Amino acid sequence: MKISDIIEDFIKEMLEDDDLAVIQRNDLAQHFNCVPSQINYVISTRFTPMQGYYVESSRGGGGCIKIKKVSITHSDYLMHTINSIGDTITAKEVEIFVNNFLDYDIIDEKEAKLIKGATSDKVLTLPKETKDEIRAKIFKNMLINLV
Amino acid sequence: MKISDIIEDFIKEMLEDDDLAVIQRNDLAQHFNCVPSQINYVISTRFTPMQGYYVESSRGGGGCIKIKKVSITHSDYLMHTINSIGDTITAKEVEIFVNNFLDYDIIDEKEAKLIKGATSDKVLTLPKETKDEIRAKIFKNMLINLV
DNA sequence: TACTATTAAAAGTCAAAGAAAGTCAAAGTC
DNA sequence: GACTTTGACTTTCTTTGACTTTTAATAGTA
Repeated sequence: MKISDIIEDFIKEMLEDDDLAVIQRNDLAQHFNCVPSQINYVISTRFTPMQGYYVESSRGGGGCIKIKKVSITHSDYLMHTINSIGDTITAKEVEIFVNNFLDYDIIDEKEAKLIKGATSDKVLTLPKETKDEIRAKIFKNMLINLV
Repeated sequence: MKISDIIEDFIKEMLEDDDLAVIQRNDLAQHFNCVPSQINYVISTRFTPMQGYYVESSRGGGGCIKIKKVSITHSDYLMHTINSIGDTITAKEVEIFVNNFLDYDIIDEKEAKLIKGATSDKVLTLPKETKDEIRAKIFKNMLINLV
Protein backbone atom coordinates (compact mmCIF):
# COMPACT_ATOMS: atom_id res chain seq x y z
CA MET A 1 0.00 0.00 0.00
CA LYS A 2 1.16 3.45 -0.88
CA ILE A 3 2.44 5.69 1.87
CA SER A 4 0.24 8.50 0.54
CA ASP A 5 -2.83 6.32 0.93
CA ILE A 6 -1.84 5.37 4.44
CA ILE A 7 -1.45 9.00 5.40
CA GLU A 8 -4.74 9.82 3.72
CA ASP A 9 -6.51 7.14 5.74
CA PHE A 10 -4.87 8.29 8.93
CA ILE A 11 -6.16 11.82 8.46
CA LYS A 12 -9.58 10.60 7.43
CA GLU A 13 -9.78 8.55 10.59
CA MET A 14 -8.94 11.60 12.64
CA LEU A 15 -11.78 13.35 10.87
CA GLU A 16 -14.23 10.69 11.87
CA ASP A 17 -13.97 11.58 15.54
CA ASP A 18 -14.02 15.28 15.04
CA ASP A 19 -14.44 17.18 11.83
CA LEU A 20 -11.36 19.22 12.48
CA ALA A 21 -7.98 17.49 12.26
CA VAL A 22 -4.95 19.38 13.47
CA ILE A 23 -1.60 17.99 12.48
CA GLN A 24 2.01 19.02 12.62
CA ARG A 25 3.67 18.35 9.34
CA ASN A 26 7.05 17.31 10.65
CA ASP A 27 5.68 15.07 13.37
CA LEU A 28 3.37 13.33 10.98
CA ALA A 29 6.16 12.86 8.46
CA GLN A 30 8.36 11.41 11.15
CA HIS A 31 5.57 9.13 12.32
CA PHE A 32 5.22 7.70 8.83
CA ASN A 33 8.89 7.89 8.11
CA CYS A 34 8.64 10.06 5.04
CA VAL A 35 9.78 13.50 4.00
CA PRO A 36 7.63 16.40 5.21
CA SER A 37 6.66 17.49 1.74
CA GLN A 38 4.93 14.17 1.32
CA ILE A 39 2.28 15.51 3.65
CA ASN A 40 1.77 18.45 1.30
CA TYR A 41 1.42 16.04 -1.56
CA VAL A 42 -1.25 14.07 0.25
CA ILE A 43 -3.15 17.20 1.18
CA SER A 44 -3.00 18.70 -2.26
CA THR A 45 -4.17 15.54 -3.97
CA ARG A 46 -6.70 14.23 -1.44
CA PHE A 47 -7.98 17.08 0.66
CA THR A 48 -8.92 19.74 -1.85
CA PRO A 49 -11.96 21.99 -1.58
CA MET A 50 -13.49 20.05 -4.47
CA GLN A 51 -13.23 16.99 -2.33
CA GLY A 52 -14.97 18.69 0.53
CA TYR A 53 -12.10 19.81 2.71
CA TYR A 54 -10.94 23.15 3.91
CA VAL A 55 -7.31 23.43 4.87
CA GLU A 56 -5.47 26.17 6.66
CA SER A 57 -2.05 26.31 8.18
CA SER A 58 0.32 28.47 10.10
CA ARG A 59 4.09 28.50 10.00
CA GLY A 60 6.69 29.32 12.61
CA GLY A 61 6.99 27.96 16.13
CA GLY A 62 3.92 25.99 17.10
CA GLY A 63 2.67 26.10 13.53
CA CYS A 64 0.32 23.41 12.29
CA ILE A 65 -2.02 22.33 9.53
CA LYS A 66 -5.76 22.25 10.13
CA ILE A 67 -7.96 20.16 7.91
CA LYS A 68 -11.67 20.63 8.18
CA LYS A 69 -14.36 18.58 6.58
CA VAL A 70 -17.02 20.80 5.13
CA SER A 71 -20.35 19.37 4.29
CA ILE A 72 -22.47 20.82 1.59
CA THR A 73 -25.58 19.02 0.47
CA HIS A 74 -25.26 16.71 -2.46
CA SER A 75 -27.38 18.85 -4.70
CA ASP A 76 -25.46 21.98 -3.82
CA TYR A 77 -22.33 20.17 -4.68
CA LEU A 78 -23.71 18.98 -7.97
CA MET A 79 -25.10 22.37 -8.87
CA HIS A 80 -21.83 23.96 -8.04
CA THR A 81 -20.07 21.48 -10.27
CA ILE A 82 -22.47 22.00 -13.14
CA ASN A 83 -22.00 25.73 -12.94
CA SER A 84 -18.26 25.42 -12.85
CA ILE A 85 -18.13 23.50 -16.11
CA GLY A 86 -17.62 25.58 -19.21
CA ASP A 87 -18.72 24.81 -22.75
CA THR A 88 -16.13 22.11 -23.26
CA ILE A 89 -14.61 19.37 -21.14
CA THR A 90 -12.10 16.59 -21.69
CA ALA A 91 -12.52 12.95 -20.71
CA LYS A 92 -9.78 13.34 -18.13
CA GLU A 93 -11.55 16.24 -16.49
CA VAL A 94 -14.79 14.31 -16.34
CA GLU A 95 -12.96 11.51 -14.63
CA ILE A 96 -11.64 13.81 -11.95
CA PHE A 97 -15.13 15.11 -11.25
CA VAL A 98 -16.59 11.62 -11.17
CA ASN A 99 -13.96 10.39 -8.77
CA ASN A 100 -14.77 13.26 -6.48
CA PHE A 101 -18.46 12.39 -6.58
CA LEU A 102 -17.52 8.87 -5.62
CA ASP A 103 -15.41 10.05 -2.72
CA TYR A 104 -18.26 12.18 -1.63
CA ASP A 105 -20.76 9.35 -1.94
CA ILE A 106 -22.86 11.36 -4.33
CA ILE A 107 -22.82 8.53 -6.80
CA ASP A 108 -21.95 4.86 -6.60
CA GLU A 109 -19.59 2.76 -8.70
CA LYS A 110 -22.21 1.78 -11.20
CA GLU A 111 -23.30 5.34 -11.77
CA ALA A 112 -19.70 6.39 -12.11
CA LYS A 113 -19.22 3.83 -14.82
CA LEU A 114 -22.30 5.03 -16.62
CA ILE A 115 -21.01 8.56 -16.69
CA LYS A 116 -17.56 7.54 -17.80
CA GLY A 117 -19.07 5.26 -20.40
CA ALA A 118 -21.20 8.04 -21.84
CA THR A 119 -18.40 10.56 -22.04
CA SER A 120 -15.44 8.48 -23.07
CA ASP A 121 -13.28 9.44 -26.02
CA LYS A 122 -13.83 6.02 -27.51
CA VAL A 123 -17.48 6.80 -27.99
CA LEU A 124 -17.50 10.43 -29.03
CA THR A 125 -15.99 9.96 -32.44
CA LEU A 126 -16.13 13.58 -33.46
CA PRO A 127 -13.60 16.28 -34.26
CA LYS A 128 -11.85 17.48 -31.11
CA GLU A 129 -13.75 20.77 -30.60
CA THR A 130 -17.16 19.26 -31.22
CA LYS A 131 -16.25 16.30 -29.08
CA ASP A 132 -15.44 18.34 -25.99
CA GLU A 133 -18.53 20.47 -26.51
CA ILE A 134 -20.88 17.54 -26.83
CA ARG A 135 -19.19 15.89 -23.89
CA ALA A 136 -19.81 18.96 -21.74
CA LYS A 137 -23.48 18.92 -22.71
CA ILE A 138 -23.88 15.23 -22.00
CA PHE A 139 -22.07 15.46 -18.71
CA LYS A 140 -24.03 18.45 -17.49
CA ASN A 141 -27.29 16.90 -18.50
CA MET A 142 -26.46 13.71 -16.67
CA LEU A 143 -25.60 15.67 -13.56
CA ILE A 144 -28.82 17.64 -13.74
CA ASN A 145 -30.59 14.33 -13.63
CA LEU A 146 -28.83 13.46 -10.41
CA VAL A 147 -29.72 16.66 -8.59
CA MET B 1 0.72 -23.94 -24.14
CA LYS B 2 0.72 -20.28 -24.85
CA ILE B 3 2.05 -17.94 -22.23
CA SER B 4 -1.06 -15.76 -22.64
CA ASP B 5 -3.25 -18.73 -21.78
CA ILE B 6 -1.16 -19.52 -18.74
CA ILE B 7 -1.46 -15.98 -17.51
CA GLU B 8 -5.17 -16.00 -18.24
CA ASP B 9 -5.61 -19.17 -16.15
CA PHE B 10 -3.53 -17.74 -13.37
CA ILE B 11 -5.73 -14.68 -13.11
CA LYS B 12 -8.88 -16.75 -13.37
CA GLU B 13 -7.70 -18.88 -10.51
CA MET B 14 -7.15 -15.80 -8.43
CA LEU B 15 -10.71 -14.81 -9.25
CA GLU B 16 -12.03 -18.09 -7.94
CA ASP B 17 -11.02 -17.26 -4.39
CA ASP B 18 -12.11 -13.70 -4.48
CA ASP B 19 -13.89 -11.89 -7.24
CA LEU B 20 -11.39 -9.09 -7.17
CA ALA B 21 -7.87 -9.83 -8.39
CA VAL B 22 -5.22 -7.22 -7.78
CA ILE B 23 -2.00 -7.62 -9.69
CA GLN B 24 1.15 -5.69 -10.33
CA ARG B 25 2.02 -5.77 -13.95
CA ASN B 26 5.77 -5.94 -13.60
CA ASP B 27 5.71 -8.58 -10.89
CA LEU B 28 3.38 -10.77 -12.83
CA ALA B 29 5.44 -10.38 -15.98
CA GLN B 30 8.55 -11.32 -14.07
CA HIS B 31 6.81 -14.30 -12.53
CA PHE B 32 5.94 -15.61 -15.97
CA ASN B 33 9.13 -14.40 -17.52
CA CYS B 34 7.54 -12.27 -20.16
CA VAL B 35 7.48 -8.60 -21.06
CA PRO B 36 5.11 -6.42 -19.05
CA SER B 37 3.02 -5.46 -22.03
CA GLN B 38 2.10 -9.11 -22.40
CA ILE B 39 -0.10 -8.61 -19.37
CA ASN B 40 -1.90 -5.83 -21.18
CA TYR B 41 -2.40 -8.11 -24.10
CA VAL B 42 -3.91 -10.81 -21.93
CA ILE B 43 -6.22 -8.36 -20.24
CA SER B 44 -7.34 -6.72 -23.42
CA THR B 45 -8.10 -10.01 -25.11
CA ARG B 46 -9.45 -12.08 -22.22
CA PHE B 47 -10.79 -9.79 -19.56
CA THR B 48 -12.98 -7.37 -21.44
CA PRO B 49 -16.36 -6.11 -20.25
CA MET B 50 -17.88 -8.19 -23.04
CA GLN B 51 -16.41 -11.21 -21.33
CA GLY B 52 -17.73 -10.21 -17.95
CA TYR B 53 -14.80 -8.43 -16.38
CA TYR B 54 -14.25 -4.95 -15.19
CA VAL B 55 -10.69 -3.67 -15.07
CA GLU B 56 -9.17 -0.58 -13.56
CA SER B 57 -5.62 0.44 -12.90
CA SER B 58 -3.42 3.13 -11.46
CA ARG B 59 0.07 4.16 -12.51
CA GLY B 60 2.97 5.54 -10.52
CA GLY B 61 4.56 4.20 -7.35
CA GLY B 62 2.40 1.49 -5.84
CA GLY B 63 0.27 1.33 -8.95
CA CYS B 64 -1.60 -1.87 -9.79
CA ILE B 65 -4.25 -3.46 -11.98
CA LYS B 66 -7.57 -4.57 -10.51
CA ILE B 67 -9.68 -7.11 -12.31
CA LYS B 68 -13.20 -7.74 -11.12
CA LYS B 69 -15.55 -10.45 -12.17
CA VAL B 70 -19.09 -9.29 -12.70
CA SER B 71 -22.19 -11.41 -12.26
CA ILE B 72 -23.62 -13.01 -15.35
CA THR B 73 -27.43 -13.15 -15.30
CA HIS B 74 -28.07 -9.46 -15.76
CA SER B 75 -25.13 -9.11 -17.99
CA ASP B 76 -26.46 -11.75 -20.35
CA TYR B 77 -29.55 -9.70 -20.79
CA LEU B 78 -27.52 -6.57 -21.31
CA MET B 79 -25.19 -8.24 -23.75
CA HIS B 80 -28.09 -9.47 -25.72
CA THR B 81 -29.43 -5.95 -25.88
CA ILE B 82 -26.11 -4.47 -26.87
CA ASN B 83 -25.77 -6.94 -29.68
CA SER B 84 -29.23 -6.22 -30.92
CA ILE B 85 -28.56 -2.53 -31.33
CA GLY B 86 -27.39 -1.45 -34.75
CA ASP B 87 -25.21 1.51 -35.65
CA THR B 88 -27.89 4.09 -34.99
CA ILE B 89 -30.64 4.55 -32.45
CA THR B 90 -33.25 7.21 -31.72
CA ALA B 91 -34.04 8.74 -28.34
CA LYS B 92 -37.43 7.06 -28.41
CA GLU B 93 -35.89 3.63 -28.91
CA VAL B 94 -33.44 4.20 -26.07
CA GLU B 95 -36.36 5.01 -23.85
CA ILE B 96 -38.07 1.75 -24.65
CA PHE B 97 -34.95 -0.23 -23.78
CA VAL B 98 -34.44 1.71 -20.59
CA ASN B 99 -37.98 1.10 -19.46
CA ASN B 100 -37.46 -2.59 -20.03
CA PHE B 101 -34.33 -2.58 -17.92
CA LEU B 102 -36.29 -0.89 -15.18
CA ASP B 103 -38.99 -3.53 -15.36
CA TYR B 104 -36.40 -6.25 -15.06
CA ASP B 105 -34.64 -4.50 -12.19
CA ILE B 106 -31.44 -4.37 -14.14
CA ILE B 107 -31.12 -0.69 -13.42
CA ASP B 108 -32.72 1.67 -10.93
CA GLU B 109 -34.45 5.01 -11.45
CA LYS B 110 -31.33 7.04 -10.97
CA GLU B 111 -29.42 5.01 -13.52
CA ALA B 112 -32.32 5.28 -15.93
CA LYS B 113 -32.20 9.04 -15.65
CA LEU B 114 -28.48 9.05 -16.27
CA ILE B 115 -28.91 7.09 -19.47
CA LYS B 116 -31.74 9.23 -20.71
CA GLY B 117 -29.78 12.33 -19.78
CA ALA B 118 -26.79 11.21 -21.78
CA THR B 119 -28.72 10.26 -24.89
CA SER B 120 -31.36 12.94 -25.09
CA ASP B 121 -31.94 14.92 -28.27
CA LYS B 122 -31.49 18.12 -26.33
CA VAL B 123 -27.88 17.27 -25.68
CA LEU B 124 -26.74 15.73 -28.92
CA THR B 125 -26.79 18.84 -31.01
CA LEU B 126 -25.56 17.25 -34.20
CA PRO B 127 -26.96 16.57 -37.66
CA LYS B 128 -29.55 13.79 -37.56
CA GLU B 129 -27.42 10.93 -38.96
CA THR B 130 -24.41 11.71 -36.79
CA LYS B 131 -26.69 12.19 -33.82
CA ASP B 132 -28.21 8.71 -33.97
CA GLU B 133 -24.83 7.16 -34.57
CA ILE B 134 -23.21 8.86 -31.62
CA ARG B 135 -26.23 8.04 -29.51
CA ALA B 136 -25.90 4.37 -30.36
CA LYS B 137 -22.24 4.42 -29.39
CA ILE B 138 -22.92 6.22 -26.14
CA PHE B 139 -25.79 3.94 -25.24
CA LYS B 140 -23.89 0.76 -26.01
CA ASN B 141 -20.88 1.91 -24.10
CA MET B 142 -22.99 2.79 -21.09
CA LEU B 143 -24.56 -0.66 -21.18
CA ILE B 144 -21.19 -2.32 -21.48
CA ASN B 145 -20.24 -0.52 -18.33
CA LEU B 146 -23.25 -1.96 -16.55
CA VAL B 147 -22.37 -5.51 -17.52
C1' DT C 1 7.60 47.92 30.23
C1' DA C 2 7.48 48.29 25.43
C1' DC C 3 9.68 47.95 21.36
C1' DT C 4 12.91 46.07 18.03
C1' DA C 5 16.13 42.56 16.27
C1' DT C 6 17.46 37.92 16.02
C1' DT C 7 16.83 33.12 15.92
C1' DA C 8 14.81 29.01 15.12
C1' DA C 9 10.80 26.44 14.22
C1' DA C 10 7.51 25.57 11.48
C1' DA C 11 5.16 25.11 6.74
C1' DG C 12 5.50 25.92 1.40
C1' DT C 13 7.38 25.23 -3.32
C1' DC C 14 9.17 23.10 -7.08
C1' DA C 15 11.60 20.22 -9.87
C1' DA C 16 14.15 15.94 -10.37
C1' DA C 17 14.14 11.07 -9.80
C1' DG C 18 11.65 6.90 -9.50
C1' DA C 19 7.95 3.61 -10.12
C1' DA C 20 4.29 1.98 -12.13
C1' DA C 21 1.12 1.14 -16.14
C1' DG C 22 -0.20 2.22 -21.31
C1' DT C 23 0.55 2.24 -26.37
C1' DC C 24 1.73 0.76 -30.64
C1' DA C 25 3.92 -1.32 -34.19
C1' DA C 26 7.29 -4.73 -35.66
C1' DA C 27 8.49 -9.44 -35.55
C1' DG C 28 7.30 -14.14 -34.81
C1' DT C 29 4.04 -18.40 -34.91
C1' DC C 30 0.59 -21.46 -36.20
C1' DG D 1 -4.09 -14.17 -42.12
C1' DA D 2 -5.07 -14.07 -37.44
C1' DC D 3 -3.24 -14.31 -33.14
C1' DT D 4 0.82 -13.79 -30.01
C1' DT D 5 5.13 -12.05 -28.38
C1' DT D 6 8.39 -8.46 -27.81
C1' DG D 7 10.35 -4.06 -26.80
C1' DA D 8 11.01 0.82 -27.36
C1' DC D 9 8.80 4.75 -26.08
C1' DT D 10 5.11 7.48 -23.52
C1' DT D 11 2.22 8.95 -19.84
C1' DT D 12 0.84 9.22 -15.20
C1' DC D 13 1.46 9.31 -10.41
C1' DT D 14 4.47 9.14 -6.26
C1' DT D 15 8.49 10.04 -3.59
C1' DT D 16 12.31 12.77 -2.31
C1' DG D 17 15.08 16.65 -1.09
C1' DA D 18 17.05 21.15 -1.58
C1' DC D 19 15.71 25.61 -1.06
C1' DT D 20 12.32 29.47 0.35
C1' DT D 21 9.06 31.87 3.13
C1' DT D 22 6.62 32.87 7.18
C1' DT D 23 6.12 33.62 11.98
C1' DA D 24 6.32 32.47 16.95
C1' DA D 25 9.53 32.79 20.52
C1' DT D 26 13.26 34.82 22.54
C1' DA D 27 16.81 38.07 23.55
C1' DG D 28 18.38 42.63 23.70
C1' DT D 29 17.78 47.54 24.39
C1' DA D 30 15.81 52.20 25.50
